[in-house]
Amino acid sequence: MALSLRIILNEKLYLKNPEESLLGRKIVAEGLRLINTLGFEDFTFKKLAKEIETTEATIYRYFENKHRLLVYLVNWYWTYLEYKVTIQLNNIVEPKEKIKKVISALVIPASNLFSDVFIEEKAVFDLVMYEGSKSYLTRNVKDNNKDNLFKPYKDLCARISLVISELNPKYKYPHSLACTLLEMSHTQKFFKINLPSLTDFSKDKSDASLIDFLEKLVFDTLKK
Amino acid sequence: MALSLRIILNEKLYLKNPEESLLGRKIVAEGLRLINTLGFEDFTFKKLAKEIETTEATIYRYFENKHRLLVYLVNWYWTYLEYKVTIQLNNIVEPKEKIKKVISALVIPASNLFSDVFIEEKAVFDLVMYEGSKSYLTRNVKDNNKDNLFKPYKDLCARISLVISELNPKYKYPHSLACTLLEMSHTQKFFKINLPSLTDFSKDKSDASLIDFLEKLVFDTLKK
DNA sequence: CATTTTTAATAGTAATACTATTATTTAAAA
DNA sequence: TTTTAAATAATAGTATTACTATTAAAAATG
Repeated sequence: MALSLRIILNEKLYLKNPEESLLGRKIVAEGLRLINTLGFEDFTFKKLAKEIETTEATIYRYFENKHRLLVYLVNWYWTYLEYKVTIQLNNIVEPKEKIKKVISALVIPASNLFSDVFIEEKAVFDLVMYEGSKSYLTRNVKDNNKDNLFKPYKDLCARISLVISELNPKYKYPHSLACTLLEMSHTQKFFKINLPSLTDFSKDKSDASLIDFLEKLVFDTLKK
Repeated sequence: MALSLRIILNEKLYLKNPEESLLGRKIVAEGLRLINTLGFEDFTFKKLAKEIETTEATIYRYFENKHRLLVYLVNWYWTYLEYKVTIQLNNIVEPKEKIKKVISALVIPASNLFSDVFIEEKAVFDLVMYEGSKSYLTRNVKDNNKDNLFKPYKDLCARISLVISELNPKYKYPHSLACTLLEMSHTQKFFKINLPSLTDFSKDKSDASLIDFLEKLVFDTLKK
């Protein structure tokens, strides 16, 4: 069975919905690829236009600027992740087991769960790891927040915090802990790859020790 | 008694040591101020030059580009923080007490501890909170790391991890935990100010609950 | 005092981040 | 089927950014 998924994002993210045209989908898919190869700072609409054989001005008709495209992609990931977590938690009753599922969903980018998605999970995972925090580390966070641009992240955080509260209803910081999990699953992975002395993980590909670290952190602080 | 402090930073950070001239110190001090008001993306050397009444080209003689200036300032902060932690840990024997001191040093930017420093702690703290991760979230992290550009951060992380290991020598992830403390002390504070639903802290100025959250996290996971 | 050496300003350039306007295609109404 | 309008994309710009090469002025040294 192939699962179908349609991710609907905040209309304020774009000027024209990129999902509704072939060109729009190309902008998003190739934009993701190009940001990942060049890094967000060196990425420009001009370079993207060349890549997909259109013009800069045309891309501006879809996205106000490259930051909006970044937020679009990052939001896509958080929305996707919340779907994924929801599916993974299906039929699981043990809160402890639920948290384990959440952590592995955060750390391991599964090969595409949904068949009809034109954005690759592995690629957006990398994007979020390298560029994700740049979506909110700006002087207009508050304005962007008023436009609900961070809703997918906040929703995911809230959902994880519910699982946390299930395990220990008296715990005072479920959101902060959920958020720590979200941030650290990316930060520590980034450090493992690029600045390994900031972690205690071996060089191999496996994420076992990162998962162990996060699980221990959560279970210990939630112990009654 | 006024404590004196001389922070010596990696020579690869600058083309000409800004500490050695009045103009250089102005570039650093005003640069910090201007990045904080404009945000790193909108900050330019031209704007800074206007502010301190010099030319863009002159600033380029001190720093290769604005990213190097950012790394310079961020490194200044980590080095300063390591000094601060060292002083705060003086004469303290209880590992648990040491960790408490570390956490409060991370979270609370003290009004300048050292009298002769031309950079304000509160301002660099804000800089690191808003722009800090942009110093390493680039495509040349690895090259920058080879040039030792992240040494102050790694040193601080290593030092905190030693305190962690003192409390529980068997704990397997002292660096990752130290790093989590460092990152979360800034991230959660940023969220408290800008995206409060990602935290569980009240709106007041006090950092008591953030400190409580972090202390609990560390002590619980280090419990034998 | 002459002369290096250091320091800073002038005057550029290629690229970036946009925008206004025009042209072309597609779709709907007459 | 034609006309008209609406949507879409390309052309051609501009102001700003991120630099650099060259020259001029000031300071340090012999």
